[in-house]
Amino acid sequence: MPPFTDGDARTSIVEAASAVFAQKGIDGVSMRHIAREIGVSATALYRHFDSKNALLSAACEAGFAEFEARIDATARAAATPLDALRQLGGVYVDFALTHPMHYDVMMIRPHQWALGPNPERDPESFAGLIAVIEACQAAGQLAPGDAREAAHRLWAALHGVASLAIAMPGEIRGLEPEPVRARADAMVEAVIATLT
Amino acid sequence: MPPFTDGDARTSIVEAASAVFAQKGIDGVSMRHIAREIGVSATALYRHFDSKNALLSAACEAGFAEFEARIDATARAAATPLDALRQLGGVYVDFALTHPMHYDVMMIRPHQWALGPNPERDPESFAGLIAVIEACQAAGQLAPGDAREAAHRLWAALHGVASLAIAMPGEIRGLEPEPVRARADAMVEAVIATLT
DNA sequence: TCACTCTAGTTAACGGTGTTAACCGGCGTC
DNA sequence: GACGCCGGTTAACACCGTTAACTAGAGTGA
Repeated sequence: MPPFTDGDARTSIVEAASAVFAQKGIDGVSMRHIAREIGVSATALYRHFDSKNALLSAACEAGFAEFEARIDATARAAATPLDALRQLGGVYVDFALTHPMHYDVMMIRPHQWALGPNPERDPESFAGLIAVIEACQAAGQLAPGDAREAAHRLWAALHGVASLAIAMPGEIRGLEPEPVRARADAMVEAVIATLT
Repeated sequence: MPPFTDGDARTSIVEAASAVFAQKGIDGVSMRHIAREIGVSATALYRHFDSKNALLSAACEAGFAEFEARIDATARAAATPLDALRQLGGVYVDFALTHPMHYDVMMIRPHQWALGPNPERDPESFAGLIAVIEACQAAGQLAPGDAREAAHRLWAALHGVASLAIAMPGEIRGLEPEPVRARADAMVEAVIATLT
């Protein structure tokens, strides 16, 4: 009798890993811990995943997909490309603040988990950002120019706002969620102002 | 015969720790490794430091001090407060890019090492940034307003630029040192533009 | 000079980590 | 019925931070 009743083993493991991951944080998750959670020996996990990184990668995949889906949906739903750009800031930091663990793994220290962007091609969300900016330029809502550089600036601004809030939670006055969201909007406006 | 010939034990340990730290990275440094480097048992280190965190903290102190000194010197040397503000961006990312390990420990994941800003008071460099902005306002070079929020925006902008470059070294086109420095200046200008 | 204390090191050990190797029971298939 | 694979098991390795108990040696006061 296998210890996994509902669904196959792989998804059960991923769910257990996600649970521990979300509860104990990225640094507090161990293979033995995950295994204990589902009543199995630690080495059993290696039947389904090559390494801890592979398991964590699978556990984070859903979060990554959700992030890109949100960005994508925002870009599609907006009336104009510039509207999309204005809304992206809020969506970005909102995801970061509500999924700090995922954001940490994705953006703050991707090298530690051998996850993160693929060097070969731009990450989808970044490529999407470039596309939105190019659409703004094509529509005459932004001055023509280096869309990639503009995307870098926007990304850096939002990443700075989000990652400071995550890295130093409550340690510095002004890093609580509300000012953070407003600040993200302000940063987007500031960057847009340099592109018009 | 003690194994430490030049200087006292404590500084020898800190130097060895700094060397391993700079070479192997923050994740690759262990007490046993540091101890082996100076020909001593790992537990000997605990005669001089309460914990690994305490040792790393001491090893990073010089870097932290240098960072604050650079920020301070820049602010003092500038002709006007606004000039200081304009130069701070370059100084900031320059330190981050040339001391990525220190920047990592200081700003990117301070919680992991129980280092980083003291919740009780603003870190000196941040307080200094606020002071510069207030000086700009007093001199009529920036419009009056919330200096703390302005400092947050500037900090976030620079942190975003610097930490992206460190977290994803060379993985995304546009994160090489040169565009990064130029981007930092551009971000400072963008934020300043919202404050005039 | 003897005895004491303090310093700065030692080894052994504990509980934890990721990971590998060897084994083993049950199941499906030729 | 033998074979092999699938999905578990236990034992083990090398490492981690840290603690406890011990010890060689220097310094000091009686």
